[in-house]
Amino acid sequence: MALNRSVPVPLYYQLAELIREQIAAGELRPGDQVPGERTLSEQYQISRMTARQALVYLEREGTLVSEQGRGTFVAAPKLTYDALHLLGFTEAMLLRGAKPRARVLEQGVVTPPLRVARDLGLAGGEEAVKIVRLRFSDVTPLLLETSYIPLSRCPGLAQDDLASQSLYTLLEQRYGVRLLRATQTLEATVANAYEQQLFGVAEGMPMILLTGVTFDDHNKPVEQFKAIYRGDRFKLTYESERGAPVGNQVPAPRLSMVLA
Amino acid sequence: MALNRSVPVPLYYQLAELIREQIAAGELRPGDQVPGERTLSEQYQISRMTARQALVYLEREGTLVSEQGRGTFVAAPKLTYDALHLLGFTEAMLLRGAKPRARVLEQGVVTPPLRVARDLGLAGGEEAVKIVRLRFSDVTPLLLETSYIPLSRCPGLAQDDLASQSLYTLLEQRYGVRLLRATQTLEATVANAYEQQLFGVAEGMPMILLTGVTFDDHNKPVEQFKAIYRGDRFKLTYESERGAPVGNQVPAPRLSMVLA
DNA sequence: GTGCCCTAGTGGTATAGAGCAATAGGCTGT
DNA sequence: ACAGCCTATTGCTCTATACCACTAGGGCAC
Repeated sequence: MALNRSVPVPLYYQLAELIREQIAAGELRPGDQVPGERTLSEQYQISRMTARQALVYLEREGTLVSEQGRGTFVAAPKLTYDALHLLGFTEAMLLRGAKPRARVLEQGVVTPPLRVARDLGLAGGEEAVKIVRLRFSDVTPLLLETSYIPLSRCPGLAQDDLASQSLYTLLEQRYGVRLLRATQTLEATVANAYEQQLFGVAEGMPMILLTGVTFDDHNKPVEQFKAIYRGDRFKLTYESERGAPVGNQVPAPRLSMVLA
Repeated sequence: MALNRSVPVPLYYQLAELIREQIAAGELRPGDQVPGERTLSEQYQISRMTARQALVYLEREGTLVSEQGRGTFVAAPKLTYDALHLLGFTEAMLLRGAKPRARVLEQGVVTPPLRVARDLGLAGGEEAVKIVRLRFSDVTPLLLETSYIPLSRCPGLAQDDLASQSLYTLLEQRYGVRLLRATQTLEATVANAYEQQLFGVAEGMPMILLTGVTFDDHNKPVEQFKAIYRGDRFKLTYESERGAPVGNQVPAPRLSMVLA
């Protein structure tokens, strides 16, 4: 609970770590106000500038946001869909005022294919929950999504209701999985016969294929996924900027999936 | 040349701007050492911490890199292809050990289509240089690229040699255009008859269509482009991470085009 | 009530000064 | 010649202090 001055780790960094841990432990929740610069400096017996350095550091990495005259607050995670999954299907839907719906086509425990098992780091024969969902905007099917999650991570997932709630919320809230990182690959393809029928599109319809793996805070793979989007309805926009930082935040390239 | 204390602009920010301008003007070139904290504080009559704040600020945004015991230096631009254009065609080629080649299919002054003129902010009838290039890895055509650049920006471009040199290098070095920002959109499509013949692929081949606009340091549009990639050879990978900053740099999501 | 001002608390900027850690290059002893 | 030390220079951390800008809320005047 105190800082250690006899170790070659900067005080501001120790304090930043400490605050990060408090957030990770749930002692500080998104939206909560963190102690101010003056309070921290007194509490940990450091100068205000040093306390400030820790806060600025955390603000820069996106963990905190501060507002002059009000205080400093724990930032919303804004990762689950946004940066992490890139797709933002639900967001894109809500933005357009359409109602996101899902039909569960498959949900159960299986022995995953070799390629999937490898992505998930599973030993031979280890089981996983397979989930296949078709997602709609109102009545139009837009996206077919297949996910595999190791059974050991989510014992009851095969029985949970997935039609009405997000898989990511479920994983985080019910199974305590903290998703932090994702690798994904996007490519162009055309609809196969099954997909043609499912989406009700013509032969040769261009589609976007998104595959990838999400990882938790221990860098262990959590989910292997594959999603097929209707190519005529989705675009991907990418904005890169080498601009001046706004406040303390350095602008990162923005990438988002938009519905045409 | 001096800082102004009677305006509500922070000193550290004024100094940062000043250094940025010196880099933009070519007085400081990539790799050059910038004056140290102590020198700057004396030179501009500000405290050392304030000078330092300016340097840290510029380091964070990637303009400078500093090394303890050595000094602070102007960073390499590393933008032209990397973050800016996303595609990194030449890089992907060189990485695989293949030789990037280009055949110029069209190069001349035209009155651009309405939609392009709008993107470039051109008045009706204003002319632009149109460039169409087919780009190869060795002998395989992989990418068809069409660019429009306002004629006023690059008077001689219609005559320049584009087969052997990069359009971006040419714009920067010969016409003094500083490309800083890009918006682009990626979508899936299928090859049309002309593209089928050009690439020598079958009907219905999935393709990636990348369109966008690049902007200069005054936020004026410089180029409108459209690129068609062979879908069976290109993938897009995206890696998002919410990690700890390394040094002063916050990791941004990495997006790159890879050749399958 | 309504509008205004004042004030306490917050983050943001700036100062001056101290010591630490890493680097590069010259110097010195062998 | 060479290895090792020494020192100047650089960036990095930290302290203590001051004042400014902005916000929210209480209380006062109307």
